[in-house]
Amino acid sequence: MHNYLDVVLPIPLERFFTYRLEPEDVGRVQPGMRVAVPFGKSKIYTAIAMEVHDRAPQAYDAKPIYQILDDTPIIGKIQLKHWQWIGEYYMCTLGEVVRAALPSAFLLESETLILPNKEAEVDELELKDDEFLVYEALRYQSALKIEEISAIVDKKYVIRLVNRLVQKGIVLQKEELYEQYKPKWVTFIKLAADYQEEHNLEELLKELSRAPKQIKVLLALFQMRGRTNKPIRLKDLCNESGASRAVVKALVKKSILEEYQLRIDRVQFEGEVTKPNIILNDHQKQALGKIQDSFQEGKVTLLHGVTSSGKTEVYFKLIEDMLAQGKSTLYLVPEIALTSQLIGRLQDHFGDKVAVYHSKYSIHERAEVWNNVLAASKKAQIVIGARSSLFLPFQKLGLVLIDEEHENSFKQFDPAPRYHARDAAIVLASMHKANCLLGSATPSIESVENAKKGKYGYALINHRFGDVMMPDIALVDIKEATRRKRMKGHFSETLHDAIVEALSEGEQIILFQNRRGFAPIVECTTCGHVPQCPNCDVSLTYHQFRNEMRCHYCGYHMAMQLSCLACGNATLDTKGFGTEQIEKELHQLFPETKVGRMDLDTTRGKYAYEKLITSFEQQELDILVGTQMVAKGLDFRNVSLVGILNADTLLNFPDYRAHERTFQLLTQVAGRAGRTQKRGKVLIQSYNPYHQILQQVTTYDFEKMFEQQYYEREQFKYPPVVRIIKITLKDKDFNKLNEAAQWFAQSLRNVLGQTVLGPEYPPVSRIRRDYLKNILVKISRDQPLAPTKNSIKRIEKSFNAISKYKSVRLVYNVDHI
DNA sequence: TTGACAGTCCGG
DNA sequence: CGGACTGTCAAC
Repeated sequence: MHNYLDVVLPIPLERFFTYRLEPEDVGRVQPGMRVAVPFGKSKIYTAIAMEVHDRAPQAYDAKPIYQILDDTPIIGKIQLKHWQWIGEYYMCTLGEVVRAALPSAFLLESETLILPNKEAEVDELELKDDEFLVYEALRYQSALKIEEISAIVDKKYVIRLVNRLVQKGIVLQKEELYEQYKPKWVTFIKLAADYQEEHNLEELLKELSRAPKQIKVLLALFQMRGRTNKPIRLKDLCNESGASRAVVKALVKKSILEEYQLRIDRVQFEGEVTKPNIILNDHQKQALGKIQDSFQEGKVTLLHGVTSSGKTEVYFKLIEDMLAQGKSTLYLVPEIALTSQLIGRLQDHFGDKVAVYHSKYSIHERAEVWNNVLAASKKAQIVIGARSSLFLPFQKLGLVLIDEEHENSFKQFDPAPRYHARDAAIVLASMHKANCLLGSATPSIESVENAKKGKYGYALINHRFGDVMMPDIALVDIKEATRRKRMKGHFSETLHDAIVEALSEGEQIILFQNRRGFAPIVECTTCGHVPQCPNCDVSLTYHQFRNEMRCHYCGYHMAMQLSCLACGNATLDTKGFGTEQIEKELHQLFPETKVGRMDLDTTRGKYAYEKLITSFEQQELDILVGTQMVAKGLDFRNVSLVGILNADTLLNFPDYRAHERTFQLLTQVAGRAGRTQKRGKVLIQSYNPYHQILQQVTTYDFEKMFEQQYYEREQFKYPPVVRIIKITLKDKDFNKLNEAAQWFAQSLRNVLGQTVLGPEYPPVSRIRRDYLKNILVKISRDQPLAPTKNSIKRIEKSFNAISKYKSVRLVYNVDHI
């Protein structure tokens, strides 16, 4: 009898856990279904069933499962295989992948509730102060959560207190399992069957002559029925008639109207297909042909199309092909929040076949998309989403599109799984035998290399749509301008004049500064003291808007000081500048002009970003200042000028990818200028205008950039020439960390030799009170990864056996960017 | 990840 | 010595 079940728990533990199936549950569980299981002393977790078998565990008694949560699997076979691949490749547990992959609404967890014991006879005088507080509280509330008790007695650790109360028989403990996802039901209204006929109606209206509000409701209902044959919502009927729910309910009571409930998706597309046809120009057609040919050969294909060359239309054609074959498409974008324009275009063309999946959606909305994809519903034939959408339960996946393929936000940093969505999506496509297209105006070095070696197919679109000219990019030497005192704040005369000109023509401007806040450093000019974050090794950034200093790593903040905290002199000055300061300077330089700012601080709400975009689109704003958000995929017709205030902050980033990234970012921002017939203008301010990367940006010389960067990667052994596994060690104790990192690196070197670098401090060597040290392991491309990973895992085991290093935490980052 | 238990630190 | 808190280990 197959009465044992191996499950994966959504926690960072490598092993499967074996549970017993009760006789009535045998045969009801399949791999990919969720089961609720008791784990540890009291908790109940959601686990994923992996295998049903009859091998009774030898060393322990298996506990029975608590509940089967699904009737059919919610995770497919290919999907599970893919998740296992992610766990192995990125060196994390399957449980961690599960936690990242499933919408949290599917991961029920139990919560301990404390209830009063009604039968207990309590001698209040016997109770200690904190015990009495809990006892008192339970006389007014039927149940308390652990955190609530924590708050009541104002203590962090209350488990012992609770145990004492349980032992005395004053309270009871209960584990409550919450189903977090509830389908949404909406009330609809229709006319009762008796009144469907005309003559009954006339009588009815007469009868109701003394209830004018009820008549109003009925008339509204008729009007609505005349407009549409869709079901009529109670809420809409109330709005339309101006009557309250009570009036409608009264009609229901008289059996004139009937109420009924329907299950409704929380996310619904209610617009219409407004752009059914796509017409490609010759360049696009050629690229499409090449892509299709290379798909025939079963190759991943790179579409390299300059900014506004119309890559999206090519994608749309490919999606249409898939729809015709009855297959679905996954459309991955780097940050979905930044793609409202794209989603709009998809819906204009494909209507309600488009499903959107990202982290700003509520857990319910995400659960619904999951169910629609699982059911291969028409509503989810095209899924557009950020990296987590590659975990969805695709049924007949035919095409994976990865737009802005070069973006490094595809790589997840924290927490595990630290996966690269582009690479994981390529693997996903191959497991599904689906086509895979990477698209970018500035492809990554590694993808271009793959194309050059013939591993990937390649298609190029070198012309902008409608043969609009590429913008004219010019460099401005601010070192020279500063020396000659030709600067107005952070604006060179050249940039200033260009802004004046664009404004006078009624055109819009985008300004780019890759740093938020007002100034990254506040310094006392008397003693040189710079306020630092107490938890991290960084100086605090001044945010003028909230008049405070903030740490961008841990969120620590304090009110802005009037005088220096070290010497007391009121001689504080700021160094460097961020978007906030540019915004302020613009107000001073151009008081009449309306300026908008787009950065992490102004786009926090669910629709804040959309609002900013819309008001810029409708030309309510003249100038948009922003961080790299303004570089991504925005499409504004009236922008003629793009200004980059300081390109050096990008170039000087301490990272082997800094140059590649600068080229990509600047080219992308530049592409925002001049999307219509008039040639756009781009001004890049820099202290170092002769830097080769800046020269390559101005001449659109992608080839040269690639060659030079590739040469450097070969020289210094960086990806894509080698693979990198970054191992980060963290500890609150500085000396212990150093010792442990030294030990770990030495052990690695003993096994792997000179391909081990470090340990070294990262640029920010302390974050949230933890000291950090990195070790890099470089693995040449022709060498398999598995043995190296196994060596690392073995060393980790011996490391964990050393008791003094127990508190040191290890983080693996495979293919670290 | 959670919870229990042992060990440590601190004030009285 | 008790309470608060940290370190360590096992979980099926």
